[in-house]
This record gives sequence, structure tokens and C-alpha cells, in this order.
Amino acid sequence: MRRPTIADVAARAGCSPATASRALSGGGPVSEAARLRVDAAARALGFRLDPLGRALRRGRSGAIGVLAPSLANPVFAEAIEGVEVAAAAAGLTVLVACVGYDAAREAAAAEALIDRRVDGLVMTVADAAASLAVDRARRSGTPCALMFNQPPDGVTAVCVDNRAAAGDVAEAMLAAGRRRLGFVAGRFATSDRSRQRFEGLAAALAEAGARPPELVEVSYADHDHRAALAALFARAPRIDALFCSNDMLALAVIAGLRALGRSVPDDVAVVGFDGVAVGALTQPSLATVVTPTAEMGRAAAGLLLAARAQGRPPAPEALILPHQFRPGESLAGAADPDTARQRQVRPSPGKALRQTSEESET
Amino acid sequence: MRRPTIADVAARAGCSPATASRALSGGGPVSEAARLRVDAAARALGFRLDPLGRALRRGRSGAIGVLAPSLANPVFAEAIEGVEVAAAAAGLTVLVACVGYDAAREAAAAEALIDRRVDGLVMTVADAAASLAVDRARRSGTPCALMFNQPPDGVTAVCVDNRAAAGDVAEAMLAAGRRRLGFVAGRFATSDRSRQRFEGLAAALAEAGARPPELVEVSYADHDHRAALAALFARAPRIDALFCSNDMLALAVIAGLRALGRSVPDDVAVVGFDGVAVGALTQPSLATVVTPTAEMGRAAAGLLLAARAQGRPPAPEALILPHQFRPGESLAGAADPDTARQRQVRPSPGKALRQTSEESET
DNA sequence: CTGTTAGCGCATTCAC
DNA sequence: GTGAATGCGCTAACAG
Repeated sequence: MRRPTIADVAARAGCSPATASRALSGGGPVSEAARLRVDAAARALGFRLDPLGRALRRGRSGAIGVLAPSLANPVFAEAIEGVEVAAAAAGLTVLVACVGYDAAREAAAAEALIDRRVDGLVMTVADAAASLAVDRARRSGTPCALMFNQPPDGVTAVCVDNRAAAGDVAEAMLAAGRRRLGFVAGRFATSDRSRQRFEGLAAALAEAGARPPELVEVSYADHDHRAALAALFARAPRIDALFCSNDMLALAVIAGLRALGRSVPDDVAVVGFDGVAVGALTQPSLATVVTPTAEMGRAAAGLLLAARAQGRPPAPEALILPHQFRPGESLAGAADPDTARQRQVRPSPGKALRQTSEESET
Repeated sequence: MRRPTIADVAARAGCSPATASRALSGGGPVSEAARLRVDAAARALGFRLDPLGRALRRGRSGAIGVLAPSLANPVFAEAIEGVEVAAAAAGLTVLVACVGYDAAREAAAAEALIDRRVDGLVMTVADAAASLAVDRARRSGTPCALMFNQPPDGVTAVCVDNRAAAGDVAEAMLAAGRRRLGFVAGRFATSDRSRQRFEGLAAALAEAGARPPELVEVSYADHDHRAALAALFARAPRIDALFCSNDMLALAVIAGLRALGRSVPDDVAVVGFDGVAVGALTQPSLATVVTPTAEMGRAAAGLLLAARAQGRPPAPEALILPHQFRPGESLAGAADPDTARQRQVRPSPGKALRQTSEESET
């Protein structure tokens, strides 16, 4: 028993396929009577409009494409769910592509989504300033918004101010009495955010007249960072605080430090970035910069959809969402007041702990 | 500048669209000379076969559909990446749909993927024994394989033996001297795995002549389980071990217990299920059942693809992959030998710690 | 308001 | 080995 087509529905409703199409897809003018007959016929046959025929004819698929580096980092999983929320609210579906932090695969994945006639593209790319994927979107005329990336001029994006946030981290570390800072980076080549956070840290330390940060880059594919950390400490034995370019990396670094016999935060403080939920569940709890992850996806999709509804391209500017430093036991001593006092902790001025919505009580 | 079509390629190559199609999609017989001219023309024009026209014409999209409850649990993220690996190896792409643990959305999402002519469907459903999504796949003739779900007769699936694994957990808990066990379940209505794990626990306890487990169901949407845990302890104050139906839940439960002033594992042991990487990074490290998550997705897709290559439907049976209990500080005292000794810990016989590949050293 | 026509891009007949 | 013709399912023009 073959899938019914719109012609079957039309036949059953006693009208032409064109009228059935208008009735079913809300297109042109249809009499109320015809609409009812078509709806009834469609229901009776279990008919659904075929997205393929539709997309081929209309040039748009009714789907939003999402391009993310990986699903392994919950940050992207949450952002994708944010996109889905916004898309579903507009009656669109979502097509997800992951590229494994591989800049080369970005362009190909973007093309694959564009080929499927996505109505818009929400992406996180390795390097927003030189992205083939953004290029492809432009050239194809597919509206496009970045998330997480801070965009170059002319590109729409939703992000946080990575440099400023890193500055907040520097401030908090210095306030906690840490003096010799290191930065553990996911590879700059695969994450411009990582580089911006490093730059923000370095700039803040320079401004404070503090020693410049040590840098170690690690691969996103690795989960065991003991070797990299050992090498770092061989080079700079007296490091007392590590800023990691994201939370999942920070958790792995804490485990690596523990394996190397260094205690967190007594020997080395660790701060992450993103504010993933699991960071608040560990012990020590993870000090981090909380960012509105799901909102990033939702807003990026929202920009696309709002623009689409008005038949114009999305505004080529960055929407910078607020971030918030969240203190945690991995930096300073809620769990260890003595050590904290030794290190002359002062509360970071004017910064209150903001709970993420998932953690808030009802 | 319009996208080139296959007709443009044909014109440039001096042949008919039919020949160009045969050359580009590896279909029928083409002379070597023609193939070279077509390839050159396609390259010169930057031509790519249009997946839409192709799918419409062939009735298959060259994509595998994946249906998962959520991206928030890394278990599914990993499994999806497993599917992607297998699909990419076969030259297919992946279409992901998430349904937010909502059984009602399952069928709709499955239909949406089927409408897009996916070559096959890899799904994790709320209840494999009564799944509308599986039903839809069958009726549409779309090959389908479950992952994580233990299937009813006649359905292909890749899974672990949830009941047996839960039995292993019961054994480990008893061996660690725990006597009053509780089970913290993700809602049975949205996860048959959760129910099976509970059943396995209950059966093993019955067989050992131990007290039956207390049960508390919590929502996957919640992150704060203090109220549920408080209610559980009000009912059964002397509970000394909690088995949680998955690792993310277990981590949240540990945080909840800590918030309630109960120490883990001294007051209450906690064991999870899945073996997510982050569980090995926390303190206390999470005792759990390690399952081959990515392999689940890879194998499910593999079954589909192997069957497709031979033009037959996938074998309607379960492929049961091995699981492994992994001891951790949340159950017994690697971190706390004194307590552990008090509780008369014996090493679980014949079970070695197996590291997941991500954690292994090189 | 409705029907007829045409074609989105492609792969497959079927002739040659 | 190649080309011409056809239609996958749908909707946008256009005419009525």
C-alpha cells in the first residue's frame, strides 16, 4: 500500500491537487468548504505533505541546519536543544551536523546542509574570522548565524564576550591570591573562543602588572592530560592556578592534577568556562564562567527566524549575552577556609553567585 | 549565479544528462572517456549532486535517521557519534531528532524522518515493547534498529543485558556490606531501561535473600533531587545504598545527598549506569556499569547498513554487547579504606576494572 | 475561488 | 555505451 500523494487527497476530496495543496499548506485562497473536504480526505488517508517534493519545489526545506564541533561537550548539546526549541516554535525542524572539531569538515558539512535547502544555518565554527562554512552560506544566500563565536564584521552571531569573561577569571584568581597562572587551551586552531579567552587572560594579567600566563594547548580528542600537565609543571613548577578554556577540559585537568599528586585547589586552583551543569555536581565544585548556553542556540535561531519572517537577512552584528563568574571550590576555599584565608581571599566585588536555571530551586 | 544542475554538467561535458548521471552517481555503464569529461565538467562548475532531487527520484535519501531521547545525556551524544562514524564509513549522512523523553513525540519524529526517506532508522525509544515509532518504521518499510533498548521479538537492537548488569550492581553492593538498597529511577514511562534495571536489582536481591529495594522515580527534566531523596529517606531512613538508573542521575543524586548532609559513600553508597567519562573525573569517582556506548550506535547503524548492502532487512534479534561493573569511590572506599573495611568489602570476584578507551593511556 | 500547466533536480526506463 | 523521455511529490504561475 503506497504512500498517498496530494493527488490522492485531491481525488478523494473532489478537487484538483492545486486546491488540495493550498488547503494543506495554507498557501493561497481556498473556500471553507473545500478546506474541510481536503482536511477530511487527508486525515482519512493518513496523508502528510512530503517534505522532499515540497523542498524541491519551494527551494526551502522548512528545516534549520545546525553545525557544531561535537556533541561530546554538553555545551553544544544544550545549544542545539536551544535551536530546536526556537525552531519548533516556528514549525521548523532541525538538521544537525557534527564535524568533530575538524575545520576541514566544516565547509563540507555546511554545504551538505545548504544542499538540503535549509532555511537557515546556525553554526559554531573553528575560526569565525576565516570560515569557509560562513563563506559557503553567504555565497548560497543561506541566512546564517553563529553561536559561541564572536563574529567579524558583517556576520550575525550570538556569543559572550570571551575576553572580558577571561578578564573576570583573572581578577578572581588574583583576588584569591594566585600569582602564577597557566592557561590550558583546547587547540586554538579548532576554537577561536579558546584563543580569545587566552588573550583576555593575558591582557588582564598585563594590566594588573602580574606575570604573563603559561600556555599549554591540548587536543579536544584527548581525555588524559597528565603528560601535558607534567610538561607544563616541568617548565613552570610554581604555577598555582590553571584557567581551562572550557569546563569539560577543566574537569579532565582536575583529574589529571589529582593523578599527578597535586591537590585542587590547595596546590593548584582550576577554573573552567561555560557553566555546564555537571561542574556544579563535582567535588570540588568547579569555579567557572557561566554562560547562557541554551539561550545561545535559541537566540541564534531566533535571529534567523525573525529575519526570515520579515523577508530580510539577519542583522550582521553580534548579540553579546551576559556571562557571570561563578565561584567554586576548585578556585577558593568554600570547602577549605584555612587555605583560603592563607591566600588572602577577598570576595570578588559586586559579583553574586547566579544559579543557572537548571540548578535553581522552585 | 544559479546552482549548476546535472544538465549544466552534461552540456559542458558534451553528453546527455543521463550519461552525466551515470558517471556521477556510479550507476550504469559509462565509457571511461565520458566519465572523465563529466568529472572534469563537474569539478569546473563546482557541481554537487542535489540530495533532494536524488532522494525524491530514488526513494532514498542516503541518510540514516537517529532518534534519541535527548542530547543532554552524553550517553546518547556518544551513541549518535557512533552512528555517524558508521554512516560516514558507508558514505551516508545522519539526520538527528531528539524528542525530549516524550513518548508522544517519538512517533511524530520517526514519521518526519521516514518522510525524509531515510535509508534506515536507529532509535532509542521509551518502551520498545509498545513503540509507535517502531510501528511506523515497520509499516513504512524503513529498516530499523534500536539502541539501548532490549527489543521484543522481531525487532533488531543493540543493547546490554540491563537485568544482568543490575544484578552485578546488587552483588557489588552486597559485597560492600550494604543491606538496605534503594533505586532512583528515571521515569519508567519514559525509559524501559530504567525499569529493566530496577527489575534486575529486585530479582538479584530476592535471590540473595536480601530486603527488596525501595523505589523512587524522578523526572529526567529535574536536576535537583533533594525533595525526592528527602521523601525517600523519610520513608526508609536506613537506606545505605542507592542504585541510579543512569550516571548523570547518579551524579545529581550524589550532589543532592551532599546537600542533605549525607556523605557518599560513608552514609550512602551510590552506583550509576552507563560509564560516562565524567563519572571517572568526579570525586568520589562514580561506581557504575560501563557500557559500550559509542559502539551501541556504531553497531546499530552497522546492522542496518550490512543488511542494506545485501538487500535484506536486518536480522530481527538483539545484539547484546558486554557490560562491566566498574568499582568507584562512590560505592566503596578506595578513598576511604577504614570505612570500607568496617563494611567488610571484598573484591567482587573475577571482575577487573576495565578502562574505557577514552581513559586508557597511550 | 479553482483548475491546468509546468518544472524544481535527478535516476531510470527504454530505445538506439 | 548513449540519449530521449518520464515522473518522483509538490507548489507557483497563470488562466478561468
